[in-house]
Formats: sequence, structure tokens, C-alpha cells
Amino acid sequence: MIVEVSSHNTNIATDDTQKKRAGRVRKKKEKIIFEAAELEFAEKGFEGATIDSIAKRAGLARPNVHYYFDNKLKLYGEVLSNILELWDTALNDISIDDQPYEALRTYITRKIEFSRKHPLSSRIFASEIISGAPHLKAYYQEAYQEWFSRKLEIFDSWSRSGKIDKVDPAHLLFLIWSSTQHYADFEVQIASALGKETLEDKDYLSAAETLTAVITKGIGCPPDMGR
Amino acid sequence: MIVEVSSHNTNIATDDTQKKRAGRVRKKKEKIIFEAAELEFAEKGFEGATIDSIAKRAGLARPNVHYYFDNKLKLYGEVLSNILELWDTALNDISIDDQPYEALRTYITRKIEFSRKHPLSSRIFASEIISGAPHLKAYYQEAYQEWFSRKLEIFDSWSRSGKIDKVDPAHLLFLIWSSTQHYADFEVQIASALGKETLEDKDYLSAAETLTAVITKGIGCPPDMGR
DNA sequence: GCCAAACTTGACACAAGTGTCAAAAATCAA
DNA sequence: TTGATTTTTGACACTTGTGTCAAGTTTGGC
Repeated sequence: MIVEVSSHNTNIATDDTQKKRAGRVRKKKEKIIFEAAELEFAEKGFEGATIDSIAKRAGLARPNVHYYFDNKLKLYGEVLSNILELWDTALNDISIDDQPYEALRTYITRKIEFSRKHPLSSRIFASEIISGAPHLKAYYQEAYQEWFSRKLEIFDSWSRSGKIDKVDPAHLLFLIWSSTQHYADFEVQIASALGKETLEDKDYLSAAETLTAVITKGIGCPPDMGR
Repeated sequence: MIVEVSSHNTNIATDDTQKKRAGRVRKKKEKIIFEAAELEFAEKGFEGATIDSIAKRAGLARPNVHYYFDNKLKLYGEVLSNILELWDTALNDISIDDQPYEALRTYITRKIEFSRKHPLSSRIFASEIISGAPHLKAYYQEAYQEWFSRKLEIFDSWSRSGKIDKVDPAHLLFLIWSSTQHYADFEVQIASALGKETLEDKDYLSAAETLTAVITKGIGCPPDMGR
């Protein structure tokens, strides 16, 4: 039942066994279906999503969805791996040589931008984790742990060289990750708190500013620290 | 379709229309079903949950679940309002007269403890928000906005009186909320990052410590500020 | 021990979802 | 224009889930 999610595949149609090469129509329809699927999965989760509903969102007959993506699991797998890929390319990355303030400011800003540009992806991912990541086990035993420990090393080295305070690097990473992720996953709640229907550009901007200010000062590398 | 979620009802069976008063058996069974439902909803979301699966988790025949809770929506409504109630009682609360450091330390610690003790509740709530809060609209237009603005006032007053830095209070609140919430919702991811199957007490403790340290220092009210 | 109320369950009717197939329609290269 | 290929769709068989009912069983007060 576990999807083998490959984090890097440029072509959406993975199994070339009997799949026809992508014509114009195919590409367009795949995109329409894919986007409808993202909406559906974000709103209902994997278990709650139905192919019928995806077909309706896409404006197609249900068997047509089966024609392009064999079944719900395959479609979901594509959506998931697309998310991981997006993530990889959009957030490359913090380097050990960077100055903490600049590096964190950039990272936080990019992560928040990502939350604004790809809220559905973020939410689908969150739903998957919340429900125990049943389709991501593979990924979690490999790529993620590596990504995580690379970040830890950077924070550790910053901490050892006195560039930042001695703070538990893992929890610091969780702090950065969760507070930025929040703006995608809990957008409804945030908008409601701010008395709006939906968040605007300036909200994301001031979020990034505030998070950067509080977190960098909180670990002892505020902007005015100089060098 | 929107559930009228009342944030305070001591008795689980709300509609006394034809419901029999709670005997011993009733109470016990309701609890078993309720807990099975929490597991199911946390894992599958509202749309994906099935009564059959809840019945199986509870070790009962499906019609028996219908006997105690009329249908899925009612059961979900009970679960949701139980969560809101838990929240209200467990996190009461920050007062405007408190010193920021102590108040925040207490709040963050309690919130993380809540994440440890009630991970399912937290996750169900998160799923509901992620999918657009279709069953919480009512709550969100009232109680939540009030809760939120009360917190804002406190932060604002701290900020005006120079007890903390001039930081956007809304985003500060989101920061605190999201980073603590994270330990319930993304437990799988966190455990995987830390190379464990499941989180231990000390993980929650060091989480609370780190968050408190970084956030309070980040807004200019570290413990050694004294008074 | 009796019996009314509370509880349990198999069976039913119905609704919704899945995946497949064959035939119709559209596309496009020669 | 034609005909092979790609795409679309109605129909089918099947599975899963829902809610109800009536007949059974258990429980507990007397």
C-alpha cells in the first residue's frame, strides 16, 4: 500500500510500460486533473477524496480520469512526489558558510513565500503527516532524515563557533519549520483571526519580518550584530 | 451541514429529546465509541472516517454505534466540541498583569503538555482547519475571534509598556501557537527526525525549554531581565 | 425470579464509490 | 480525405458504506 515516492521525476507519467508518449491533449488534461486532485486531496485528505469528485472538479467524466491516472493511489502518489520535488527546488538551501542572520532571513522568507504560492501542496503534505504518513514511510526513512541532519550540522557549527546561542538545534529547526508552515496549513484560522476572508501579500510579508526578527534575536544573531 | 458546536456542554449526549438518561452501560459504551472515533477521525479525517471502522475499533457491531450516536456528523460534532472544551479548560490563561516571561513560559509549557496528552484532539482539530473548517464556521466567527483579540490586547499592552519589544502581536501569537501545536500534529515527522518511533517525556520538556528560551529572548523578555 | 427498560445485532434497502470495457468521437499525420 | 491513434463516455459488475428495523439478549430495580 505504500507509495514509492521518488522525489525527482521530471515527467509526470512514470510508467512507460504501456503509456503513450505525451501529446498536447494528454499534457493539458493531465494538468487539469492533477490540479483538481490537489484541490480535492487538500480538502478531503487521501481517504476522503473520491475520483468522482476529482472528475467533476476537472469537468470530465470519471472514466476519463482513470484513463490518465490508473487509480486514486497512483494519482495521489504523483501529487505527493510533486510536492517533495517542489520543496527541494524552492528551498535550496542554507549553507554552512553563511552568516546566520542572512541565511535565516532568506530561508524564512522563502518558506513563507512557498506557503503562499503552494498552499494546497503544503496542506496535502500536512494531512499526510497528521494521519501518520502511511504513504510516505519510504521517504521518511531516507531523504528526510538526511535533509534534517544536514541542517542540524549547520546549526551545530554556528552554535559551536559562537555565531548563535547554544540552543537545541533540532527544536530550533522545528520552530522555524512549523511557524512558516503554519501560514499555509492554518490559513483559514489565521484569516479569521485577522478578520479577513483571505490573506494578502502584506500579511505574508509582515509574517516573514516578525518571524525573522523574533527567531534571529532569540538565538542571538540579530541583524545589528554585525560580524 | 455546519455543526452547531457548543464549546461548553458537560454531558456528552446533547439532545435529550428521546435520549435515555445515562446509565452505567451507556456511559461506558459512549466513552469507548468516542475514543474509537477520535482515533478514526485523527487518522482519516471527517470525510475518510467510516462508522464501520469506528465500530470495529470499538469492538461493537455497527448498529450499536448508531444507537449511541445517531450518525457520523453528530459523533464528529461531539468530538469537535470536546476538543474546544478541553482547550478552554486546559489553557486558562494569560492575564494582562502577568510578567511576560513567566506568563509565556507557563503558556508554552502547558500548550506542549497539551500536545503530548491530547495528540488526537489536536490532530482532529488541525485536519478540520486544513480542510477549510467546514464544520467550525460558527465557532470561528465568534468565540475564536474574541479569544484572539483578548490575547492581542495583552501583547499590545506589554509592548506599549516596554515589557517586550515592539513586535507584531498577531504574528507573535501565531508563532507561539504553531510551534507548540506542531508537536502534536507532526509527531510522526518529529519522531522520524529524532530517529525514534515515538516521542518521550524529555523530548517535550526540551521542546518547551527551547521554545520558551528562543521566543522570550526574541521579544526582549528573557528570564534574567529580572524586576 | 419477574419484567420493563436498556442494549445488541443480523438483515435489509439504498446510496455512493471503484475500475473496466466496448463503442463512439475527436485528433492529426500522411 | 482517410484511417490509425488517441481520447471520451455510457453502461456494467462489484464493493463499501449508510441508516433503519424488528427481533433478540441483557440488566437492574422490585
